[in-house]
Amino acid sequence: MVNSRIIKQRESLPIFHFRQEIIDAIKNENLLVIIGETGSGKTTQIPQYILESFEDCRLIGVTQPRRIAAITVANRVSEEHGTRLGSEVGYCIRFDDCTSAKTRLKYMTDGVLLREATLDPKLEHYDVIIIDEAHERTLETDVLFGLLKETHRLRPELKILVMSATLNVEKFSDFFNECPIFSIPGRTYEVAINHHRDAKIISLKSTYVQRAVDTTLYIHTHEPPGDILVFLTGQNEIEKSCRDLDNQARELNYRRDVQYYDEVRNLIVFPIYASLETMEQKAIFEDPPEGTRKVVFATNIAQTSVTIPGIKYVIDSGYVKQKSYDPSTGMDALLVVPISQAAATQRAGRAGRTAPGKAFRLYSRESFEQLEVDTVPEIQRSSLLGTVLSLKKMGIRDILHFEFIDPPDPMLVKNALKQLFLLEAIDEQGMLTPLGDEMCIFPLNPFLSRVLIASARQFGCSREVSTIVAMLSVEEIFITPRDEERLFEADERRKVFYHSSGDYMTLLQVFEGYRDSGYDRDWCRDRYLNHRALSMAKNVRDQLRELMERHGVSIISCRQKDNQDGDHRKKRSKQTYYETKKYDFTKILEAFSTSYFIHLAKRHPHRSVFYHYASANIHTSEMIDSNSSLLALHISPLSALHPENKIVKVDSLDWVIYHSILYTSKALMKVVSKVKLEWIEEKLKLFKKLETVDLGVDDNKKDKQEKEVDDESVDSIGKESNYIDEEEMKRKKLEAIEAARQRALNRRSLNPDN
DNA sequence: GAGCACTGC
Repeated sequence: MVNSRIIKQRESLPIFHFRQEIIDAIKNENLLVIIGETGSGKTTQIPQYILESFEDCRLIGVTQPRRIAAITVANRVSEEHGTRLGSEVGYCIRFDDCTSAKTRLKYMTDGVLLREATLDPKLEHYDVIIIDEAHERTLETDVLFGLLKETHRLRPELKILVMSATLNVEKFSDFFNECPIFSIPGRTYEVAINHHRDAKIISLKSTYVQRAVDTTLYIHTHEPPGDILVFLTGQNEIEKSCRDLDNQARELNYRRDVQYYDEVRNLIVFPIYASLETMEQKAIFEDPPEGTRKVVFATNIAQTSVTIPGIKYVIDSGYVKQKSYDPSTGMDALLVVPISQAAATQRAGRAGRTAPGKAFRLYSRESFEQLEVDTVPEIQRSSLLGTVLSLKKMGIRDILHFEFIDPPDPMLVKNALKQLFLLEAIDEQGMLTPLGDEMCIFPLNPFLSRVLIASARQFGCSREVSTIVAMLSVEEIFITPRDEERLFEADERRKVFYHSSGDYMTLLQVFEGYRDSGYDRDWCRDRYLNHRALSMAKNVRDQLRELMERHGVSIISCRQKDNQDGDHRKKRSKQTYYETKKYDFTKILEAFSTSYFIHLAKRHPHRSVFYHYASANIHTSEMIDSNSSLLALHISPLSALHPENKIVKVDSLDWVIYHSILYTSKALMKVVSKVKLEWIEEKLKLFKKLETVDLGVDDNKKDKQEKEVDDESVDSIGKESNYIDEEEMKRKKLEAIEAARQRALNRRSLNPDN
């Protein structure tokens, strides 16, 4: 039963005063936007108001961008509602469906709802859909917006609520037929913003780390007690800042240097970023000891995902490390770029959660005003491969004209269609093929779905491939420590797992070692393996195998009948963990080649760099096809095939396939394997075919013209040798990335979407 | 040869 304490608490929330108005608004409107700042209680209360006053409402779905939020909110609400979690109020995230036939209020991640929509585009089970945290503009949220607008046409009685924290929500209202906006006051404190007097943000790029440390020290010596949160961009600079600040703070003479020395006599410094091994440690989330000031150097993780209590001062570098996909090269670039005004406001807000605070921006007010108003939404800087496949599965034919709230560059859509054609998921007219339909079974990147199906149907190795595919679906497996001694040790320990064919097999060997250890955390720690990632991989593998069984995708092993099964461990060399003739690993690599022929690369004749090999000139062994084929690709230092790891001779590397490329200061191929060209030659014909099909998009003509221009310009530079000077390419690449970014930004500012 | 922001099915 609900006790009076809970009732009191609920009634003390600012939102309670608007209860009846909110209920009336929802009664009257089927499309509604609700603004409510953090702490208003909108996420927990509004769904309950609906539950309490709409008795014939069957099911309310509330989406969250993050799993942890879905769980904690559902917990809280089921308690307030006086029912057991999973009965009337539940949650659903990947690997954990905590709902039942009784459930009327379901918190879930936006990814779960999107996946449900591929099975049931009209979302018939729901009477109310609430998209929460809409301002975060995740890829999934944006796709749901487009779908829900269509659903509203088909099922106008479905109630659709969009909840957001920012004030710039006219856009949401405009998109949903200019629906009403309901605003709820928040419960945050005043944050005084201090801009740097004159520092231009652009000139800050090389100095913000040093300035951030200096500013932290300034606050420590001149401002009253209160913890400090510093926004930087990545692991390296965060670790460096922690060291620098620690050293400088040690030099302080508190009585002489520190203005509030009666209350501030010490400093404690923490790093926080997602890949931090010790993130679960509590100290960072606890109040520091009496007289000690806590400083946290953080990535963007502290902007939305993680809340550190007690922060009174925020220092904002003005920069963020952001991923963006370039369809012309198929590469993800991970670059440090200035943040948006919206992000700066959000960062500052972190100082006012529990009391009034102060924000120090390392850039001037003028610079702030020149920042983009909003962050470019994820959908405009991601590969749309999986999204386009899902939309096709839902029966949406014309994806180029799908109603996105902020449409992605048509290049992104066309690029996805081309890749889906190469994967044989769509046909020449852009229609979903039976294979494409089957690929939608798996919650995987379409490249990997295709490989998994091929491994079952053609190559008889789906047991092993399901493991490798799971390993490829999780975060980085290998831990790289910061201090040199441990770094060396980690490098050594990793070598045990390396397989001479490359990293797909290496990943299999890592997982098997993990399995044989009994999924042991200490086993991982001793080998510098990320236990969190490996246990996630186990979950994914189990889920994939369940889906395979359910959908008649057979699970077959390519393990060879080895006579003395127990013996292979004795026979293993010092260098490798398992490498024996245990598996017919060429089958596995052939299976991967069914997708990754698209990522075929050839080595430079004399060096250990590679070039993407486009099919058009495969028979002339010319490297020139388009810009993308000329960028020098480097093997990741973590790869078994990296020359320094001495698993293979560089000369023996000829053709490789890579799983992905990340561009930071240069293009790095991650997860690389040796292949034989004969496995792939047949598939390369698809590239030729690609030039003659329109995939349901009738403007291939224009594309071809653009392509010819590219060819010419490249050809004139590269006549001498088939290779372009690497520095030159690097510069061109950076220009291209910057130009693409500018295009994305311009499109947004020219097109405010009225 | 020296790396990788953050999520999610």
